[in-house]
This record gives sequence, C-alpha cells and structure tokens, in this order.
Amino acid sequence: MPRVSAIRDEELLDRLTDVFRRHGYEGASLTRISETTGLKRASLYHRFPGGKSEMAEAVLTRADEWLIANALGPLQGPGEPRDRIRTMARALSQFYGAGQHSCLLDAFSLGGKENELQRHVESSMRAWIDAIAKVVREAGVSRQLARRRAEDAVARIQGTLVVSRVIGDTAAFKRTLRDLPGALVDGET
Amino acid sequence: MPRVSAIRDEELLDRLTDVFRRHGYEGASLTRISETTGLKRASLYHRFPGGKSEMAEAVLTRADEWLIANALGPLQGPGEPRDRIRTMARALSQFYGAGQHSCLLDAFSLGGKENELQRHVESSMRAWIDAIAKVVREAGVSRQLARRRAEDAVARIQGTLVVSRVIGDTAAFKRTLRDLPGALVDGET
DNA sequence: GTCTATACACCGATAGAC
DNA sequence: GTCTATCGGTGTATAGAC
Repeated sequence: MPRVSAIRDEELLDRLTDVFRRHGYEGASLTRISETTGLKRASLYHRFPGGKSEMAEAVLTRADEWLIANALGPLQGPGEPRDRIRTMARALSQFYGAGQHSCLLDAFSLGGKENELQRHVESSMRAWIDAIAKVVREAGVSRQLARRRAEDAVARIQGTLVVSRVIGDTAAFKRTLRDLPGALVDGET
Repeated sequence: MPRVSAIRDEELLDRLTDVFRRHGYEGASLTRISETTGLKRASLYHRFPGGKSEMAEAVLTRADEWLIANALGPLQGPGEPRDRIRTMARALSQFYGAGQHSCLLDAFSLGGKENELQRHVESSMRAWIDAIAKVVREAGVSRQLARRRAEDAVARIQGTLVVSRVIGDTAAFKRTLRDLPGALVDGET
C-alpha cells in the first residue's frame, strides 16, 4: 500500500512536535524522528524538502496557529478581560499537556543565534507577550505595567514548565495558570 | 611548551560551562568545545577520560559548589531572612551574568530521561528549592506555603532566563531578583 | 600534557526503484 | 508516497609520537 499517505499530515506534525519538544532542535535526529513518525528518511524529505529545518519551522508555525486560534485570539475577543485570560489559561493547559510538555520556544532557543528559526521563536514570544499586555491594558492597567505583567506571566509559564520537567511535578505549572487572571488584572500572586 | 597545562582547570571549566549553557548537552559538540577551550580532542580526553558526559558532570558539580558557597550557604546563615535572600539574589545575578546566561539545569534537562546527568540536574534543583523553602519557613511562613513560594521563585528565575534569551532583554530577570525578598517573605509580587 | 592521525558510528541529505 | 541504498560530513573516542 504505497502511493497513499502512511500517516496524515496532522498526525505527522503531532509526532514531530513531540520529538522537538522532548529533544530540542539538535537532539532531534532524523533517526529519532524516523522512529517516532514511522517514516523513513527519504519519505520525510518528500514531505519536507528543506529537511530538518523545514520540519522545525512547520512545527513552530502550526503551534503559532493553534495558539492564535485558541489562546491569543479569544484574548482579544468579547467578554471581561479576566474571563478572556481564563480562556487563554485553559487553552495553554491543553497545549502544554497540563504541564507535562516542554515549550518549543525554550527547546528551540538553545544553540544558534542568527538563524531563521531563532527569529521565528523570538517573534512568536513577542506576539504572545504583546497579546497579553493588550488585554491587561483593557483591564485598566498602564501601558508600562501591563507590559511588565505580561512578560512576567510568560516567564512564569516557561519557568514552571522547566521546573515540571526537571522535578517531574506539574503542581507549580497548574498553580500558575490558575492564578493567571488575578496576577494579570489585579497584580496579585 | 607542552608538558604543562595549556589552560588552568578553572579557566577550562569556565569555558566548558559557557559552551554547555549556550548549546545544551547535545549541541555542545567536541569540535565546539575544542574551539572554545583551545584544547584538541585528545587533550580533552586526557583531562576528562569519561568524555563529554564527564565534562558535563564536572561543570554541573562545579556550579553546585559555587551556588552552595555563594547563594545557598548564606541563605542558611545568620541575619534576617530577608537579608539572606537579598544575598542569594546578588549571587544569582552574578552567576547568571545579570540574565545573559542560560541555566545549566534548563540546558541539560532536554533530551534524555533516565541517565545520570538528568538525575544530577533534578537533585540540584530540589536542593535549591529546599534551601529557599527553609529560609522562608524561618520567616514565619507555613511549611506548605514556603514550599510553594520556593518553587515559584525558582520557576520565575528559570522563566525570566528563557525570556531574556529569546527576546534579548534581561529586564524581567532583573526585576524578578529585585522583588525576590518581598515575594518570598511577604508573598508580594 | 598536548599533539596528529585515525577508527568507526551516526548525522543530514539524495538517487532511484517501485 | 514510500522504500532501500548510499553519499560526504561530522560525531565521539582512541593510539601513539613528542
């Protein structure tokens, strides 16, 4: 049964995302990717002629799209700022497997400095921070303070994901998401 | 002038630390390490017969020792809890180059799961959290809450380091260190 | 203690059959 | 669209001269 896709695009990207999150860019060898996806090297190159870097770009782009649709979009939608933040928190919990997954922005940001992927990572994180800052401003917070709280919120999420990965306990991550609306709107921890 | 050390142990470990922080374990190739340290492969194996894994262990062990001497030790010393936390914050600022360096615990925690290095990383982070929780308890905070604040503090440091690396702005990291005494003792952000 | 030279596995990537 | 087979390059690691 060749001639047909052995694996659907969505499923393939899911597996790729998993490998990159677990091992980072350099640690995600084509051997590992091949084993995880069930596709041989040549088949991977058929889908991604640009090789590993194209796979990483595709994974990050899809993550961007998912987040915009499910987290950042609703953040700018109707409703109380606090409720919109709660919606984002729920989406983030799903996205990060309740704290069990690493963040691609962390995994991809080690190593290189001047390449395309790093720039993509930076722009994704900036978009994320900006989107949060915007809704915080709508809650009546000054531009400067909103920006600070947004940066801190993203940092806490990143940090609790690192802690979860290292000590194998997702409690801090869950706490952070639960407290997110209060921390952003009222400045409470 | 062979027969003598081309580079002192301390300097060598400094360079190794730098490479591992920048590139993570898998990204730190012997070629890069060789270029950074100025030692050829064979010379590196003379100093570290166990190869790259031994280099990583040595780097992490030395980081542990530095932190215990300069940050975690003073945390259990004399003085007001708040002042001791300030001392730790100063040491951490130095350790992380005011937010410009990545954390080894983050860099080493991607990839493997069941190996020696991962266990070392986990025990280092647990020791760090425990040391902070202890001083917070001394400030009159319940065991459970102290533990939570300690986890959150470490997470914020990790997270702001990630954010600093990605967007190239260390402001959030510096803010976190400045606010650390208040956050841990009073629960203020 | 450092070096050059080398071994061999694995890396990312490609050619061409089906 | 997937596969087997293979390429040149780089990876970690070692032998042996000085």
